[in-house]
Amino acid sequence: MPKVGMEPIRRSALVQATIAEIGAAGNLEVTVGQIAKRAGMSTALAHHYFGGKDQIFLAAMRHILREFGAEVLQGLGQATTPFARASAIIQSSFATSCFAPATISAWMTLYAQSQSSVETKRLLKLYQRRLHSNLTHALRPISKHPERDAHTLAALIDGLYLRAALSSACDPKDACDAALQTLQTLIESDQ
Amino acid sequence: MPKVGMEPIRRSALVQATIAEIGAAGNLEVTVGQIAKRAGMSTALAHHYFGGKDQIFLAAMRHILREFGAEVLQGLGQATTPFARASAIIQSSFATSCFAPATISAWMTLYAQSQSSVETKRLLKLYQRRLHSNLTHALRPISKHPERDAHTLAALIDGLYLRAALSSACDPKDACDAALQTLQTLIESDQ
DNA sequence: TTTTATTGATTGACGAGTCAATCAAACGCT
DNA sequence: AGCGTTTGATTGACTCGTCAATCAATAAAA
Repeated sequence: MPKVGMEPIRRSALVQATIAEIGAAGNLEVTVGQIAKRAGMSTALAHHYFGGKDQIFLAAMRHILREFGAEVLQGLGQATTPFARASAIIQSSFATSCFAPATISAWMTLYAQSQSSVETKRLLKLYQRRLHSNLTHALRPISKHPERDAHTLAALIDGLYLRAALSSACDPKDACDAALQTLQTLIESDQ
Repeated sequence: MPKVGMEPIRRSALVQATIAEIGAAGNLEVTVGQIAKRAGMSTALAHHYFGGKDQIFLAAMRHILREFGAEVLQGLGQATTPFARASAIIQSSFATSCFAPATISAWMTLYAQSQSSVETKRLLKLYQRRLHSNLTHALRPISKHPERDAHTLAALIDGLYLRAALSSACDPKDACDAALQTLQTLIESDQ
C-alpha cells in the first residue's frame, strides 16, 4: 500500500474532509478523529501531515479563500466594462458555491476565530483587502468616490451574505439583486 | 452565608462573567470553571442555577441582545422626525458599547453558533427582524421603497459593523458615517 | 538499507455534569 | 419565645467521557 507521493493527496483529502465536517457540525467542534475518518485515514496520519489541529483548520480556511478568489478572478475575466467588472465581483460573492452549508459554516467560524487566532485574522484581512481593492479598481472610472463606494459595497456584500446565509428562506438571488441595485444607485448619485 | 434570594444575583453575576470570559478568550472555548471562578462561585453552583453550559451561554447572548435593544429604544425616544429615527437606529448600532471586545466576540460567536444551535438562530433572527422592522417604520414616510431600503440598510449596518469590529484600525465613527451617508443617498434617489 | 507511509494502542490532560454533605435562614407549631 | 423541620445556598470531591498528541512497530518502495 505505501506508495510514494501520498502527501499532496492526503493533505487535500484532509482539507476536503475538514470542510465537510465543519459543514455537518455547523461549527468548529469537530475532532481530528472525525476528520481523519472521513478522509479515510488514522488520526496519527493527519497529525503526521499537518502537525496539529490548528494547522488543519487553517489549511481548510485558506482553501476556501483561494477557491473564492478563483471564482472572482474568473468572473472578472469575462467582464469588459467597468460596470460589468463591479457586477461580476458582486455576482461572484453570491455564487451558489458560497452558499454550500459547509462554506457558510466555515465562513462564520472564520469570523469567530479571527478574534482569537492571529493567523485567522490575517486571512480575513487578506480577503477584505482584496475585495476592497477589486471594487475600487472597478469603480474608479464610474464613481465620483471610488474608495468610499467600494468600502460601502464591500460591507454591503458581507452583510447581505450574512443575512442570506443565516435565514434559510432568503435566497442568494435576492441578496445579489439588492447589491446590484445599490451599486446602480451609488454610481448614479452625485455628492 | 446562605442568605435567601441569591438566585437573581448569582444568575446576573454568571452572565456578566460569561461575557467577560468570552471577551478575554475571543471565542466560545471557555469552561464553566473559568466562568464560575470569575463570578466568585463553584462550578456546581453555576450548574445548579443554569442547568448546563449551553444555557449559560444562551443567557449571556440574550443579555447582549436585550442591552442592544434598550440602546436602540433610547435613541428612538429622542428622535422626532422620520429621518432622525433612521439616524438614531444607525447610531445605536455603532455605539461604543457595541465595540467592547467582549461584545464583539459574543456577537461573532452568535453568528457562528447560529449554524448549530436552533435557539441561537432564533435569537439572531429576532434581532434581524427587529432591526428591519424599526428601519422600515422609520423609512416609510421618506423612502419610495421602505422595505427594500430597510433591507439594504440593515445588511449594510451588519457588514460595516463586521469590518469595524475586526480591523482594530478602522474606528466605529467612520462606519457610522458611511451608513448615514448611504441612508442619505438611498432616500434621495428615485427609481 | 534508508526513506516514506501508515496505524493501533496509549498517554495525559481537561472538562462537563453529579452527588452527598454542610450550613443557615425562614417557617410552623406550641 | 422556644424548638423542630423544611428549604435554599453552597461546595469539594468524584465520575465519566473525550480528545489531541505521541510512539513504537510494520510494510513497502527506492
